[in-house]
Amino acid sequence: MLRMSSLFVRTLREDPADAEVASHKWLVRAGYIRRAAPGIYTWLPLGLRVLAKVEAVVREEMNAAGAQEVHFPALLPREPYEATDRWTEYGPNLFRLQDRKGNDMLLAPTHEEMFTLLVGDLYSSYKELPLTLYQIQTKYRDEARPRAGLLRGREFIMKDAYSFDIDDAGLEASYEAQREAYQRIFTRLGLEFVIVTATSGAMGGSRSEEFLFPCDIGEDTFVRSPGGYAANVEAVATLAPAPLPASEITKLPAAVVHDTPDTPTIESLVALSNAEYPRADGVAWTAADTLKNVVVTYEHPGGEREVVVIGMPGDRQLDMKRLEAVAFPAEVSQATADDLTQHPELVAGYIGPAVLGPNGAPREESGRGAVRYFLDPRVAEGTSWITGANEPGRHVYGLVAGRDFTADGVLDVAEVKEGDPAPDGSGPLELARGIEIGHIFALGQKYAKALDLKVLDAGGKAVTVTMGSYGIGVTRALACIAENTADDAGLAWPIQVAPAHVHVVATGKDEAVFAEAERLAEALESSGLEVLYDDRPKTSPGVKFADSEVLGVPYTLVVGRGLATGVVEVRTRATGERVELAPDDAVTHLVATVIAALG
RNA sequence: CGGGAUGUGGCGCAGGUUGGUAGCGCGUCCGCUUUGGGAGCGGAAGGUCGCAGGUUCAAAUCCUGUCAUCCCGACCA
Repeated sequence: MLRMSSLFVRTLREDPADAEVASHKWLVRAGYIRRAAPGIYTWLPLGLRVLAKVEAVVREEMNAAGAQEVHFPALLPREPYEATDRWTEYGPNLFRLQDRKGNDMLLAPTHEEMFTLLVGDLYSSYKELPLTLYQIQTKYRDEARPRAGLLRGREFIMKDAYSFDIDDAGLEASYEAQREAYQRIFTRLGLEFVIVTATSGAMGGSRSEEFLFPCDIGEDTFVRSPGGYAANVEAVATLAPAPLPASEITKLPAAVVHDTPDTPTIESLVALSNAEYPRADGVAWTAADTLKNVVVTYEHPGGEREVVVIGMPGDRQLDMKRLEAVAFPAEVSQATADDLTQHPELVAGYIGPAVLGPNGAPREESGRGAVRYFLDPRVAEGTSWITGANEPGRHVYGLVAGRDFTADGVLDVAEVKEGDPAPDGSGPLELARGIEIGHIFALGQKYAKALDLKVLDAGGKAVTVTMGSYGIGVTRALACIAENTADDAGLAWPIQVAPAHVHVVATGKDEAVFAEAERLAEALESSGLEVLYDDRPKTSPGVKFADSEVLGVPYTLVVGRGLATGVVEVRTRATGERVELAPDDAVTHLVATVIAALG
């Protein structure tokens, strides 16, 4: 039994100055965690109890899904990460250090390499597969800006699992098993979730899905349609119009260049076009009729800087996050004035396809080709555009994609807007925000190849293993639960993860009250419930009630003045509901309620 | 890395422009009273005012530098 008189906890009466979001604020105020350094937290007894319960749910479902638990060091040598290039690809987010001999080491941000090497060490036959291993481990990422308490820390606890299969069908089955386990885990934790298709980013691989907890303070934007399509906004595929047949394209009017003075922006161009060069059919030009060419730079891992132009309809903004997702491992940024100076053919405000990509002339001095040019999928073959003519104050009208210009490829990186059609035809997209609590990847052979993980198949031939990787942010999920359930008075844990099931509060100074509270607390405990007993002798009722609300134990049993008339009070934290019962009935009621709620 | 803000007992803050022996609330400790919604009275402990230089008879306060933290953005399996 936890006794408030000796429990190592201090509730705070005021909000900590550095806490913005509810989970951060209340976890600190309730004495569950303390900040040790930016993005790094100490776990106090009550917090640890909740953490252990969240971990237990994860562990049970992993074991049930056939995964076996192991535990790697958090402190690792550089070499394996060198082999997969992540020593450099991970960039400044990797916590690096050296041992006394000067050897490079790191605090692991994730453990693909180590799992791959371990399996390679011990296994060598297809007969030993499939295999799924997992661990619940502290991870380290030197985030540029940790924030929101546990939601984005530099040290956090993650469950990471890795599957090893001989072929794609096996990987598919392993992936599916983890996917189902994730749904059970988040359901048991009482966390609403949305499964969205995602990009695989630094992890590599093919298929990837995120589990998002929908939440206004979430840092991830995702879309969903009434028909069930859901994707991270970075992974939304744009529905491209069907290309026009060549026979139709030739019938389109020829492009013509017009003077368009002082039209460096899309708005000014549309206004001038409607005034000076109205459409033949009388319909007004809109920004969607213009093709704007956005200049960005790629910083390649080797340090090489490249200017790239992306063409998209003028009513769209470039979404940097979407671009980053596809540009990886190159880092992207907006082009500077200096970048433009390096490319005199790029006339700010009047850039057109004629000087870009396959349409542009090779640049003699450098020997390289023209600036690479990519197009939004909406700029399909046969679509006609108003776009820059590559000299100040001039635009070209009726320039047809596929006839008058081509590009180096398609880049689907324009912003996704509310109401855009879902790519699978399942209706208009709705935008929402969420917190990533899980992410599953069908990695394929990226790590197995880099680290030479092979087994012998039935024919005695060495084949590369195919892998999946599956993460859950355990501490982040805990914070999401707090975020989801906290109210104006404090935390309000679901019974599955609460630090105790019942908070027994003895009020007053009457020794009979304390004796009865003690008896009831013991009765609850002997029935298998976890009890937090507020036995502090000289603490006023107001303090005890406020503390019980801040701490957020699901049920409170108040033993106090009602005892004189033979009743105690049972309160439900989440709903505020209160009922008065005879003491022994209260115990019976609580035991039944808690056991039922725990399933 | 850009923009903004802040560093003063355990926590939350005032003081700073006008330099003159560091203050309030909460918390903690002792005593008495109180006990169903963060009690009252009395007493006490606890801070070299982020750090380093400088100006001055004198610096929390003015000057220079530096470090750190938080928020927005950039970044972010």
